Amino acid sequence: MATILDVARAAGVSASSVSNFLNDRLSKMTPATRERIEAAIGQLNYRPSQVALQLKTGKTATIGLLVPAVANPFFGAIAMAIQRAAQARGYQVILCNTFRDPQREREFAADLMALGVRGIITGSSLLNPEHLSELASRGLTVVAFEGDAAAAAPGIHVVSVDNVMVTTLAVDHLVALGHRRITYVTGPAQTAARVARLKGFRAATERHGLGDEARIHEISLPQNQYGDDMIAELGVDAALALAKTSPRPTALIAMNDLLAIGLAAGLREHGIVIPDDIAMVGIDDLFLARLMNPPMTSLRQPLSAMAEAAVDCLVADGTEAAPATSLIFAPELIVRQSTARTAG
Amino acid sequence: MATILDVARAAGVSASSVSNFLNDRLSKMTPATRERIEAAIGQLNYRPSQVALQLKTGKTATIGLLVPAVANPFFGAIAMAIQRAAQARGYQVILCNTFRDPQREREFAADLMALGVRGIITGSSLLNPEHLSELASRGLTVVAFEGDAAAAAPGIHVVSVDNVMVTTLAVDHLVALGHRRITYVTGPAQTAARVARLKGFRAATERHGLGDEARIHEISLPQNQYGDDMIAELGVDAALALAKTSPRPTALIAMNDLLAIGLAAGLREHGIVIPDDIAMVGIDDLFLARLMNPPMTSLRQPLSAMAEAAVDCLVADGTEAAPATSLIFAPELIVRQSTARTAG
DNA sequence: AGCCTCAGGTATATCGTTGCACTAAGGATA
DNA sequence: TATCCTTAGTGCAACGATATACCTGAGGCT
Repeated sequence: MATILDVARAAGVSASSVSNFLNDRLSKMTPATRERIEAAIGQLNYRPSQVALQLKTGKTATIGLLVPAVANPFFGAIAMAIQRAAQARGYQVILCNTFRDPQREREFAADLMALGVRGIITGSSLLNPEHLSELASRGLTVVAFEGDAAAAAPGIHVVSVDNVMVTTLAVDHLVALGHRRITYVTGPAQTAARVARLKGFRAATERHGLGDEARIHEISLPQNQYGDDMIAELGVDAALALAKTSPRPTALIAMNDLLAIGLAAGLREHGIVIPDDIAMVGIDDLFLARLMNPPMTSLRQPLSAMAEAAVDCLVADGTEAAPATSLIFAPELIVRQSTARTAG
Repeated sequence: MATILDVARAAGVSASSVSNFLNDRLSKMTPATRERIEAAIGQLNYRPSQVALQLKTGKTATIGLLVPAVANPFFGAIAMAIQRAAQARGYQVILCNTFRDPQREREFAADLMALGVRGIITGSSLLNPEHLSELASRGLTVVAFEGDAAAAAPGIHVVSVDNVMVTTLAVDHLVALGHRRITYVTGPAQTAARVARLKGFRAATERHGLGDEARIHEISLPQNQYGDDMIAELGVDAALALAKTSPRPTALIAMNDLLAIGLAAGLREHGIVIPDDIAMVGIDDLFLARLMNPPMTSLRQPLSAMAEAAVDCLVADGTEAAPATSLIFAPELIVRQSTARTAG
């Protein structure tokens, strides 16, 4: 790797001049010098060492991304959106799989700080974000990519879809189709998003006066299990229980698409047909939703826009103590055949 | 962030002693001094700056990971396996989505070099890997996580599943069930893996004397389209064409599970039942394979072991010009209900 | 007593940048 | 002609670690 000194020698100038060139202080040199430097850089294939640059300026062009598990297609989609947004701004992304373990999150955060990252984006915030606050107080900019503002701890920026609206739209859609016996299938209220979605479901069903026709079916995740790639399998089991309930719900809303995929597979095993026997709404609108049989209605999060906002939070954080912002995006209902028929 | 000097002051020693402590040169100090340093580190919550360390030693604990798109569950699984293996060895992973664009790959590689990564792992090697060779010749250790040794360019390590064996096992399995009209559905031969899989299919069907009962159905990906998250949709279309062929194949082997998911959805639309009307074998064994209806037979890659081997290639590369290694792993046939019935 | 050894440290140059402080040369001004 | 300003640069001290080379005092040996 060529250094700035190699370039300086090749161009017959000092390292300072090359540095001036690199930092657009072009007024400090004649066009001729400028061209010589440019030529030398091209010739040597020179790229400034980010490491040296970082040590000198204290600023990195690197951000940390914490997700429970990238193997989960939802977090894969998030990781891709964040990386693209970061790249567009000249930033690199360091990937960390936390398995929803606070201890591991803390460990990663310490490593990332030692690496000098500009900030971290966390893809899923546990309900109890004090360990994130702790990071924020140590001077790290933290953006929670999930969970509403209420759940945010001090010093943490929030960029999230409106998780209350997500279930509200789902319920409204189903009620408009004539459904009343609607069951919301969810995992334990461990994350901010899950809590908000549950809240939205409760409020919407109450507003529509569904009474106890609206049900909540909570599936239990194994202890100490991040569960992300087995959520779908748990859905298969949950479908059995749901098939047996009487009266059986006419519509299901799943906490997320992965769970919905499992539910759909389980229902099919019991001869229950979607949408004829039961309607189904997923959440997240993974690319898999439109490949299901039948294609599934789901609530889409504007991931690209959200990713850009999240990265901007970190990049723009030039001003010392930027107040913790909270950006909430509206979800979009994507109607497909899993809710094609009216109830009754 | 506390520096080594802060620690030195707090412990009443010189920075050198703290450095000695950090680098396990314990013989250079009394137990008492050692304890004072330990205490100071704990008190100040000190972590050595990786940046400074890197500038000084020239070695980073960072590797670059190039994948076409992490949103693709297969590459999501790879990314997770690599990150875990890297973490176990104290390394960080920088994530890059290349969209299978050689130009973008080159750009990423340049950025990664400037960052001083220890090496890069590329999740999918284009057929023409000369741009990777170029990187290797510039002193970057490159590991191709796909593609067999033959396709490897000079200076590139290969860690891959045996892609010839993948289709060989698939064909053997189907033939053992009595199938003869077997069609291999694949995308264009753009990657080393695809080429090897095709080769395996051809050789195996020839060995079994299937003649022109063995067919190859090539789907075309849109130009300049990395295609990874639309492969499944193309599978839906391909299913239409396959449903119409006469005589219709009794078994399909899909280039990968994502394509298989699309094929399954398309076949279902045309009333063709798996496995009664047609058998199906996927490749990769994504977690989705066992959630399909019916659960799909697929060929599993030992991703964890492969990821560990790939990371080891980079980490162990202490010796100057380590010869380019080639590690090929055996796939495992996972039989499920999509091939549950015997043919005929 | 004089010399050596060795344990237990410390001083310092260095990695590749940056950016402030400085300066040499030339031109304008008084 | 002396002074000042501007232009087009250069010199140097950092940033936070490392490691080599150096130092120093205590004890052992002759």
